[in-house]
Amino acid sequence: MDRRTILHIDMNAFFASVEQSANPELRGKPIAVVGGHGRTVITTSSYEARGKGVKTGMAVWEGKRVCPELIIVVGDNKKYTHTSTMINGIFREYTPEVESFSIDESWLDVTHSLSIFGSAENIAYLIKARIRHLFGIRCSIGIAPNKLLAKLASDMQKPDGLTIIEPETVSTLLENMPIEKLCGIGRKMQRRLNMMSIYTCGELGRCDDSRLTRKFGITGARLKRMGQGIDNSPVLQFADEGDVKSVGHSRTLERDIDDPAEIRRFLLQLSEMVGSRARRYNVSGRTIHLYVRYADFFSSWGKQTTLKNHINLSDEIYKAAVSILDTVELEQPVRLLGITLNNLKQLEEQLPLFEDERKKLFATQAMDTINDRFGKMAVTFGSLIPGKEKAGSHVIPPSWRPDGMKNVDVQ
DNA sequence: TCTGGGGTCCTAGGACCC
DNA sequence: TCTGGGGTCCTAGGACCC
Repeated sequence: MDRRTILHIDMNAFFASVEQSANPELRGKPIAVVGGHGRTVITTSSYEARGKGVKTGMAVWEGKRVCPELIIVVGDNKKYTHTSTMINGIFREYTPEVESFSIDESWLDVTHSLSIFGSAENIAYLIKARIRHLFGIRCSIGIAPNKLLAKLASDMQKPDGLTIIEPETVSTLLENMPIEKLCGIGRKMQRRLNMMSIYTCGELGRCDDSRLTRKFGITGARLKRMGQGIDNSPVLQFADEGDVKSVGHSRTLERDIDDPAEIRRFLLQLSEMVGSRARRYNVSGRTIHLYVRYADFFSSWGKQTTLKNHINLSDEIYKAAVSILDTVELEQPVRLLGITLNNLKQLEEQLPLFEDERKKLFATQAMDTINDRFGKMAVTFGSLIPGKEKAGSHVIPPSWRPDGMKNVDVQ
C-alpha cells in the first residue's frame, strides 16, 4: 500500500463547546451537558468543569459535589448535529475522503490533497483556525500514516493539540506506549494482556504470534499488528459504509416499575420509536431483542426471538417483545427496558397484497409523516396517552452521520 | 435522586441438514 | 444401523467504541 497521510480530528468537549459558543454567559464557566429528564448522567463537560474534577458519566449530584458552581445545561441535539454537519462540510473542502467516527470525531485521508494544500500540517492549521473562528470550537488533530495512529496522535495533546507521527518515528513512539492508549484495547483486554506481562505496544508487537492467537483467536493477529502500529483499514466515506445492522432504543425509567400494564405501555412506546426509525431507514427485521435491567442495576437479561417474516410496524414489534416478556418471570422491579430490531433487510417499495394490510401501511405512513413534522410522538397509539413518560432521544447515537439516512432522532 | 443510550463485532454452544 | 464432518442458523453473552 502506498504511504498514506491520515488526519484524525477530535472536537474538544464538543457539546459543551457548542453551548458555550451559543450562549456567551456560559463561556469560561464550568458547565455540564446532560441528556435531559429523569435519571441521567453528565454527557460532556467544559474544560473549566473538568479542571474541577467533573467527569463524563458522573451523576449530576456528583458533579455538583466536586464542583458546586457547576452549571447544568440540558442538551439540544439539533444544535450539535447542525454544527457537526457544517464542520464536516469544511473537512470535505480538503478531501472527499472523510469518515465520521461519531458526531465529534472524523478521519480525513489527505494523501491526494497534499499537492494542493502543501502539507498535512498546513491543512490541520487551516481547519483548526476555521472551526475556532466560525464555531468557537477547539479541536485536537493527529496526523499519521493510518487511522489507528492518527487517533492515537489526536489523543496525545488535548485540548487544542496538533500531534504528528512520522512513519520513521512509529516504532520509537510505540516502544513505551501503554497498550490501553490504542483504540480497541479496553479495560478487559488490557487486564488480559497485562496478565501475560504485556504492558506496552512494543511488547505487544514483539509478542509471539502463536501465543496471541492461542489466547485470542483471530483477534490475536490483529492485536500484534496494532502493537506494531499497523492498520490498513481505509477511510470510509459515508457512501461506502455498509447498511445499518440493527435499530434499537432503550430507556431508563424515571422510577423502577413492576406493574405489568405499565411495563407493556413502555414497550409499546419503545416499539414505536424502533419501528418509526426502521421505516424511515426503509428496513425491516426478523429478530427482536428485549433487554431488561432490574432495579439493583447490576442484574439484567436479554432475550431474542426470530420470526419467519421481516417486520417494521410498531405493533408487530410490540407483539414480539411482549411474547418474549411473557416467557419470563420478573425477579425485581424494572429499571430499564430496551428493544432492538436485528437481522435487517433493506426494503424496496412494495405494496402489501391484501386490503387490510394496505390500510395499515398507509395509516402508519401518515402517522410517521405527522410525527416527523411535529415532533416525535405527536401522534401515537391510544394506550400511550395516559403515560407520563416523554419519548424521543436526547442522546445522539454513534450511528449518527452528518449526512445520509443515519441522521436520526434529533428533536 | 447513584451509575445514559446508541451501536458493532466476536465467541461459544446447540439444533438441524446434507 | 452406526459414525463422522462440515455448514448454516439461532441464542446468549461479552468487549469495545462514542
